[in-house]
Amino acid sequence: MEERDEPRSQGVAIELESAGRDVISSVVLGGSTGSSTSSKDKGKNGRTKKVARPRFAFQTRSANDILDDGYRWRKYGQKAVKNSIYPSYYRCTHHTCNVKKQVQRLSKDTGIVVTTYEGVHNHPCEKLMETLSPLLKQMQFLSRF
DNA sequence: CGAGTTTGACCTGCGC
DNA sequence: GCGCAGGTCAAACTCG
Repeated sequence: MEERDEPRSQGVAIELESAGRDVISSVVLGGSTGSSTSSKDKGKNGRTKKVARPRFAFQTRSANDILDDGYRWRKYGQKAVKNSIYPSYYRCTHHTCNVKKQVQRLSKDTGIVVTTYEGVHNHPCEKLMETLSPLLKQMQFLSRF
């Protein structure tokens, strides 16, 4: 997987429409802010590639860990870390998409889920398109007038 | 039968 | 240099 020029969205505050679930706060972590772009490349079989990708995290209050953002996620790991929380690691199931996300609960408040996205999707969200296409058609129809 | 989850092992970075 | 902690892989398992 080669790294393409991704739109760097560092320093941009993300505002989410809290449709159904309430987003408490959203934080953008400067993933590609120079420091992490240090060429500490591994010579070992291309694993753990240090690729500068935008990272952003936000907290949501939700009963389920996986917030349905329209993309399909496949879990690839869960590891016990300190603070006695068990963050889960997810990947986008699209072949061309190497977006990762880390989901962890707050040890203080287990009702709050911290979701950290790493990378941006380079493919359209199928569920979103599914939802939007009739709307788009309607808009195109209306725009004729 | 295929897609997704679980889980333990393995690898790497970093602090001491 | 060593040990620990975090992150990833991959085989086995489960569910639709």
